Amino acid sequence: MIIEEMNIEKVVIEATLAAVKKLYHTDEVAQGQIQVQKTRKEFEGDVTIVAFPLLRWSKKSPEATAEELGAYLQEHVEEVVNYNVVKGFLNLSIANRFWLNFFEHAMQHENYGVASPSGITKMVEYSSPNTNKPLHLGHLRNNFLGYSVAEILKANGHEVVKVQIINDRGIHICKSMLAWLKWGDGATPESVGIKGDKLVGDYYVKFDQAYKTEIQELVEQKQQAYDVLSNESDIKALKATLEKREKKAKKEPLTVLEKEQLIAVKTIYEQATKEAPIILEAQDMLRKWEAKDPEVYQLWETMNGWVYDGFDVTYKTMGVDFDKLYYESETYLLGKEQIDEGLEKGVFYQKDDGSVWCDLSQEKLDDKLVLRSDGTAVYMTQDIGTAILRYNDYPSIDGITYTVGNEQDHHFKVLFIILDKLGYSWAKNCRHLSYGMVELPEGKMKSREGTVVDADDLMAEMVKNAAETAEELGKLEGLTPQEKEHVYRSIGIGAIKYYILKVDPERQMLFNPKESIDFNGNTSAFISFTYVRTRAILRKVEEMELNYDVSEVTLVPEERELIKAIYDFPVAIKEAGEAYSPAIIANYTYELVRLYNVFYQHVSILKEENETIKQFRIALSTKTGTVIKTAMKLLGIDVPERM
RNA sequence: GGUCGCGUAGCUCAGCUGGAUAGAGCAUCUGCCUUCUAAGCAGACGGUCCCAGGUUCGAAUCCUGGCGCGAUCACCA
Repeated sequence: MIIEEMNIEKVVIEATLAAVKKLYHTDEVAQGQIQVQKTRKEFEGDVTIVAFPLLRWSKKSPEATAEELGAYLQEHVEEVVNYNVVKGFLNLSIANRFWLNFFEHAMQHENYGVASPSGITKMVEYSSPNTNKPLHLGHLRNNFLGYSVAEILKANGHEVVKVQIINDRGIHICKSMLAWLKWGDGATPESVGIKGDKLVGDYYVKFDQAYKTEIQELVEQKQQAYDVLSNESDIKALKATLEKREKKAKKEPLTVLEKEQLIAVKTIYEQATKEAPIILEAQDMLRKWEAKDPEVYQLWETMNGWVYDGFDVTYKTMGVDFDKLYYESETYLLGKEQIDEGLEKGVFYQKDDGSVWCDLSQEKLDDKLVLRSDGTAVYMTQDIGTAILRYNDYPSIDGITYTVGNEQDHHFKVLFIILDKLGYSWAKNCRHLSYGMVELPEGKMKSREGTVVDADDLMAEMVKNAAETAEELGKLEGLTPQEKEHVYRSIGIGAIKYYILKVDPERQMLFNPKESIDFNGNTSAFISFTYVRTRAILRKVEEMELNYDVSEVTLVPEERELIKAIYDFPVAIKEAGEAYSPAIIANYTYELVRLYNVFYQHVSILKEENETIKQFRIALSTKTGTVIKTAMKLLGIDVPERM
């Protein structure tokens, strides 16, 4: 609300508008044509007006125009106390009185920066894991992003419903189930003492290994049928070689032999992939599941239960939660109904083999499969059902935001088009919050190569690291072990959250373990440390009265800059909300904290002799701390009181 | 091949609704703890903003065309 009450940019724009109209006798000029920006720090002033766009009315040089406007503004606008002109830039100095009044306002609002209620409810989906393996680094980015965006939307005054869709059905979970039946020997998380999600993940890996072996055996049998392959001793190596050659085929065309071999190899691998007994078994299991075969169904419930228990632990460590969970097993049937309706409406068409498709030629996209020929649901089927179910559950929501990696950009583009074709007007309010892949210094994470960074392991590592550093510095003496543990956790988990969230979501990012545990520079620890400083000062002040007369305070540059940074907080919240980008909050917070440290280092607070100024500085320090805490909360990070 | 995204300092990233001399952190080097928490501050070093055109008073930012990297176009999810 302060942003509306005390907006210096708005005051300046309106006054400049009036000035142009009056000085140059025109009514043509519109508000959008007045360009106002923050004055760069190498120049004197707070707010800068760019004169160039106004020259068409002034018909004078940029300098002369700026000069005239400056004189006018100084005379007519109370807040403008001085100005200077550099080239075509008019730099205005805003009165200390304004900044101090603003600060007084901010002090009076506990929730400073948070917008008043908008009456709008938004839904944010994130996490949405498969139930066949544990969460990894990629899920961390997803969860941190989704949770933070939800918090940011709340700070923009919206109600938010946090949801996820749990992909609890499908061939992937059948694979784990089958492997467990074959080789599990009745193992449970309790009996072997590992987290449920990890146990189920292990059997998924076992399935995959067995599957690969079967494929290879089949391929070796099949190769005899092809003359061009029958003499190959290492068909796998040949496949790799040929695929590489294929990529370079533009530069060095394939030989006749290579071409023939390539076709043959592709054919036999494709066949083997489809014919391997174990995958046929898994597919059979999926059909049984859809038919609600009691044995299969019960095993499915048991193993999913293990996974959920494991996920709960991980979510708790991450510090994320959900208002409502959706399960694919409960939504895919609704999706199927929609396919039937869509067929009647002519939105979809059916091929001879029974599969159902959506014609997207108008959108210049390839047609999309929405139901398999055997009648089972695909990803798209259930997503259609889920979206509709959500709108049935929450009719008043204004759009669903899907936090999903950018490898699914196409999927969501198509999903929204299909929902629109089906006649759901809300489809246009849906948004895919797409984010780039997280890479490691050695490249992409590959489960095959064992380079997948497990979410639990990583978070534990970060907490451990925070503990070691804290121990070394020895500033936590006097705290109980529980209190210490709490501090370690908030620093460790905060570090990884901040490291991930400070990067623009759209960008692919590099996760460098060495750098992420660094506690200097643009990191969560640096920010937390600064908050701790503000708290340390407050702790030393017994019964802070904070009665100072604003009119007696004069501002030093460090204080001015700090107040200006606090002034920017609501703007950052607004921008982050519009862009769905926690990175904007992260970078804002870093800047605020940097300025506080400059202030802290150059200005004494508690040792200041003038009581009024001392009180004011304590207040400034406290308010900065509150803003830091609020901002970090928007990133899902809890700052510690001591560290 | 079509579509989408990205390309800024040695490294990781800001800046991108067009504005002044392109900013941080890490790394390297130099100062500052008898003074409110040095997980800090101050400074030095470091740039053809991928390339080429175009629009503009003004382009890292907008447009076109290249180049490079990634993703996607599955009866996988």
